[in-house]
Amino acid sequence: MAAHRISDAVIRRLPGYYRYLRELEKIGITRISSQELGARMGLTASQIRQDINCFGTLGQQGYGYNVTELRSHIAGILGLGHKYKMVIAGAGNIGQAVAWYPGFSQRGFDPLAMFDVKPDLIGRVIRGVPVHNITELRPFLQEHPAEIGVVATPARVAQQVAQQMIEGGVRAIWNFAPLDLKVPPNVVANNVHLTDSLLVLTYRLHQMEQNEEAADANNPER
Amino acid sequence: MAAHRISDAVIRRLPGYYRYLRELEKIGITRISSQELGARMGLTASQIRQDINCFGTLGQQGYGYNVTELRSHIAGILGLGHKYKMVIAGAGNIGQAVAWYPGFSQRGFDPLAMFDVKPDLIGRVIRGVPVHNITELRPFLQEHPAEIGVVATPARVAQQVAQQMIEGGVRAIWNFAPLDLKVPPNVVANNVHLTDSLLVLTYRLHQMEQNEEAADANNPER
DNA sequence: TAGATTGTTAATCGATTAACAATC
DNA sequence: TAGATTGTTAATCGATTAACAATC
Repeated sequence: MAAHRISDAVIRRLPGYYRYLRELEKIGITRISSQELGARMGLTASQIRQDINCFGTLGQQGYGYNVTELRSHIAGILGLGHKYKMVIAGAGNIGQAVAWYPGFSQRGFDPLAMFDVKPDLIGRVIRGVPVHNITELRPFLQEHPAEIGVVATPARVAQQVAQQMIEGGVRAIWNFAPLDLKVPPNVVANNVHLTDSLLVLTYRLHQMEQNEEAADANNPER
Repeated sequence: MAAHRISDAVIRRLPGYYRYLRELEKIGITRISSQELGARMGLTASQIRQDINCFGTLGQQGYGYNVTELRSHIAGILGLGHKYKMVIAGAGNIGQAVAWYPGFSQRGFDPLAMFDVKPDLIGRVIRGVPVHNITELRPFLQEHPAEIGVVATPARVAQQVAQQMIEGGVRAIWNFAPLDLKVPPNVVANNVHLTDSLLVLTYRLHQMEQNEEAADANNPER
């Protein structure tokens, strides 16, 4: 009875729910209505109820939602609560940021090792995570299976590195190189494209400035 | 005659178009049909024609699109071709990654300075970008106006840092702290939420594994 | 000219919003 | 009980896809 597939639009909102609910817990709020949560998150109450109802009956009429219960249910849906072992290809800034991201280990993400080509990085231990030669990636995975592979290498080698991860048994790839990685159907990939978000920002900045100029032209100062 | 507003869905695809078109240029392809571009990007030909038509008549019947022309037009829409001065709050891994991102300067992004609280970072020059005390952020902006502010600080201080940027005249904020920054209507903000993309990945991984288990249960091995 | 491929309108699909009965 | 708020159905809105005449 595999309930109808959850739409992508909903899934992409889930981490936001998780984030806001944790925040509410932290400031000691124990119950919340769809109305109030919507106001905080910038969504409509209706949308929130629809979203949550994809996953069953989690609220209570006349009361609202229990914050902790809802947060923990969403955590389960997102696959948190598992332990995930990670390997990180590329020990540059992005790789290091991921290795060390605050709250990562707390949420079950366990970076086993980084891999790089730079001789001055290989052999070091950065924030508790050892850096190995990238040539060790494949053999390392043989010894130390990992579910998640982080690709934080130059674009040039990213596909090849991903390939090695997949051969080594990695099932999920979190990619920061600025290209869309190709993966087989039994592997999931998420391409982050940091620069894309910057370009959306410049687009909006640009628009805003043009609108202001237009407004000035219509309302000439004095 | 402000043509109808471009929808968010289209805008979020623009950086992808830009990225793929640059790639095509690089490998020497000079013309492309919506069919072929769609196949590469994983979109339908129809959608590509609809998207591009938001911005006027850029193709030619019976021929397709000129790659360079289309790329350069989209670059213009995205606000590239301008010079953008940036200040970066937080000189940790994310801050440094942004300061140094390959191709950034080439695309007109000019990081003026980073700001941090750590005494061992303040005063250093990292990849050509000086690190100042975060208390200097506001006065620095007085002397050196910047359009874009990057927030790569702990969540705890992010809103306050953004505030100082805005007071200093920053018009666009690229935020990496895991919360949604509040900005006035004459400022644009883009909240990246790196962790969210990881959670979407674990969601999909989790789903895939459950599907496989279900399949195994239906098709018991031997 | 014939073939290719766009620009654009119409049809479909899916996501969001509104409304309200159910119920805590 | 009365008030609040959900779960859920129906209505609306917007985005994607299909289709095809226009035209290079």
